[in-house]
Amino acid sequence: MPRDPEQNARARAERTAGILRAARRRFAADGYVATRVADIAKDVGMAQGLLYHYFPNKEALFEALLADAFARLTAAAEALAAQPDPPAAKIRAALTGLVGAIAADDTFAPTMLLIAQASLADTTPAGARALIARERDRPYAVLADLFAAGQRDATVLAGDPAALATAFWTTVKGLALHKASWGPDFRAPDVEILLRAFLPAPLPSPGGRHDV
Amino acid sequence: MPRDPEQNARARAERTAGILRAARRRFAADGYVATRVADIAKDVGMAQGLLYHYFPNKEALFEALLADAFARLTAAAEALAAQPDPPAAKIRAALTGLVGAIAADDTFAPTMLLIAQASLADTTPAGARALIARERDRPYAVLADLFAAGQRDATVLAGDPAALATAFWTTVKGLALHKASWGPDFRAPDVEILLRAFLPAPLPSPGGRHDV
DNA sequence: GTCTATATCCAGATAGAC
DNA sequence: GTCTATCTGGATATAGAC
Repeated sequence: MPRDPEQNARARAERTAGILRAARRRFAADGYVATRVADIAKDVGMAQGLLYHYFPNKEALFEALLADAFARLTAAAEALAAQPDPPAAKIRAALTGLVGAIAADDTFAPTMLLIAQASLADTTPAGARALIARERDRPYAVLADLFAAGQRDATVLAGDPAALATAFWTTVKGLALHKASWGPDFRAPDVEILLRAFLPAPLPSPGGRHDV
Repeated sequence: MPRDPEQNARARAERTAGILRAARRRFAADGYVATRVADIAKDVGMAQGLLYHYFPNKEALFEALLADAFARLTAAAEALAAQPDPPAAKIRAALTGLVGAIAADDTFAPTMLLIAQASLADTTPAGARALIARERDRPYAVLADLFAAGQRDATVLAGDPAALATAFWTTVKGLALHKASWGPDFRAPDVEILLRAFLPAPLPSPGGRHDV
């Protein structure tokens, strides 16, 4: 008989996290409507009805998931911005990290797709739409600032910073989509190729490094 | 009383095309499962039941749509390959054209998304999956050939042609996704920025051109 | 907290009049 | 060919036993 309230709270939090994890995969793969609550429950290993003891309904579950995804994304973006490295290094690190995360299927690609698909679909519930509208440009702003800073010391190529930020995230989203479509056949392109749109060519040092 | 068989055939073809057009928008926006046959029928302006006189079921309608989308995409890719221009010019023209098509909402972005979403979702019907598996690398192959040819005469930057092709289509898909997400707020990045990943910088002529 | 029913609703597909 | 009305199945959400 678990009467310890702390233990109860922890068990509940773990259960909730498990539901969110399963839901993230399902929603990302199938979209909101196509995902059945019963599937999520099955993935977690619980009865369908029990899931309603943790979330009031499917919509609330979806919104909790989106909020979590955005929180992680903006946290990562802002952590990057706060680092002391020069802008060009941050941009290279960011793209390398993102491509790596996508390739490793770190729940990262599904998360990107989840957001993309949610902002796309007209059927996305209103609360989720509002959340997206409120959060979506933060990562763009972070990157645009980074590009502008890099242009001031000429370590980043010319071009409207907002356009560069769009190109950056467009590349990332496209890769996530590509990975999702091709699955095991996915092979990430060399990050240095992608970076050519943003940074000057690195000096061809004798032992030139190549990612991937 | 329309007894003329030719007239009948034409009327039917037009009706079918109208259904496909409406279905393309709906499926692209909402995904397969979320799209209701009733919505498509409503968009076309016909009763729900009547749609079943043109397509046996929702799945067949979806597959017809995918087949049409791929046919158009590969036709465009192969027409491009057949042109006499040098490879670098073709690549520039292709990306410019694709970005333009996405920006103009030429049913192009929805079509890209339709394919992407269909290859993504586990719930996509088997016939559609097979179609996608059969067709999906054609556009990649066309671009990879183009990059390889351009590298032979040194008008295209170095890098594995397959990786370059992936980067190219990734960019296009990402832009389509971006457009879909941001709708009216979408502003396409300068094509020249995107091209920097693939082509050497154009000579900074006095009256340098800028797309978009 | 967890399960097994089950009520309710809604979308795909069909029937049949006109 | 076109419509309205309806059957049927499946998914969300609830009820209630344990």
